Amino acid sequence: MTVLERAEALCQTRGVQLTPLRRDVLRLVLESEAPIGAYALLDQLKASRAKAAPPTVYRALDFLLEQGLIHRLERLNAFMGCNEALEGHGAHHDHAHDHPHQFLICRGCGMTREISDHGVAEAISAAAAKAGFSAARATVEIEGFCGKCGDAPHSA
Amino acid sequence: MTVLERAEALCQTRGVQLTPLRRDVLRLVLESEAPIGAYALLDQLKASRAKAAPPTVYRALDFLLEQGLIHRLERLNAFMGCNEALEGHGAHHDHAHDHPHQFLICRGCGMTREISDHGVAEAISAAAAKAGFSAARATVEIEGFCGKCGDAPHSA
DNA sequence: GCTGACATTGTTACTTTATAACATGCGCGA
DNA sequence: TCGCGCATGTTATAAAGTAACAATGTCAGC
Repeated sequence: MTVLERAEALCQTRGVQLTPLRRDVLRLVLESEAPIGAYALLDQLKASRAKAAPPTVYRALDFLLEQGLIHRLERLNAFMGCNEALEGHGAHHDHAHDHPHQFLICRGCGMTREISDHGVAEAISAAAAKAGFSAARATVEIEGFCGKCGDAPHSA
Repeated sequence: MTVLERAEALCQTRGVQLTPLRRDVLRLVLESEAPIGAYALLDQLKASRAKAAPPTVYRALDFLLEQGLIHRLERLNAFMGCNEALEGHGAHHDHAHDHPHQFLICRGCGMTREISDHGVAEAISAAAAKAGFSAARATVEIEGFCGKCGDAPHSA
């Protein structure tokens, strides 16, 4: 079962439509190595759909975000696929909406990885509670160096 | 000692200039209840400096960010003062640059608060390390409801 | 005093990111 | 077949941020 098939199945379950346009946008996001910006997507989309305009891609992205199929990286103004929803680990397909997650963004190579760390989620809830605040969701974007780039940031 | 005086002192220590322009921008950021956007600042700045243009305010903001006097909220494209640097708690003035911090953003009233929770910082480092990643800094923006808005999000 | 280096601000124009508002097309049930 | 809801097309514009160069100011060293 491919990633796109999984997305298709998920949408059917939920009674929403993964239309060809949305599917194309999702595919382009997934094909990109690093997180990709809306206008870069738009450029690629124009290859197959000359009529594409900013709202075309933004509406598709909004849909995919709502369905939890992609995430937005706030620091980068860019998008990437959601592991949780698409890589199919475990049975928990259905709360792919809005699961706690964090991003690791490499300063060296730009590689960005989603993790889903329980400890971080707990620490955040606890810290919020301590401040009399009830946490609903959190944006966590961690910058640093990945294994490849980490030990020798500039070839040293 | 007022907050602005503290900022002044900090800049002198570091051998950088808190010019009138930068001081004005800092004051406006601090006066704002909620985080404030660059163009809202620009509008206010124009009251006293008719010549102000986007670069005017962005350059001042860049300076204040570098000095750790303000923070940027990625989700909001907005800025707010840095507690750690400006509220003068404890002797640790000098690493006001780049201290680990998190934001609590209220969905009800927009109030945003900075905290500096050790547990969160640790959990983040640990989670990154577990993924073979070395964390340098992290953007943590927690959405939810503050004490006032929390128990009764819409007056219920 | 002059001069050259550097930091700051002014000025114009532009890029990138995102949304508003209204029109069009399409499928499906009453 | 009418109308309704949803998706997309289309045009225009808003919001956020930056590039590039000019002008001004300050101050050290001659």
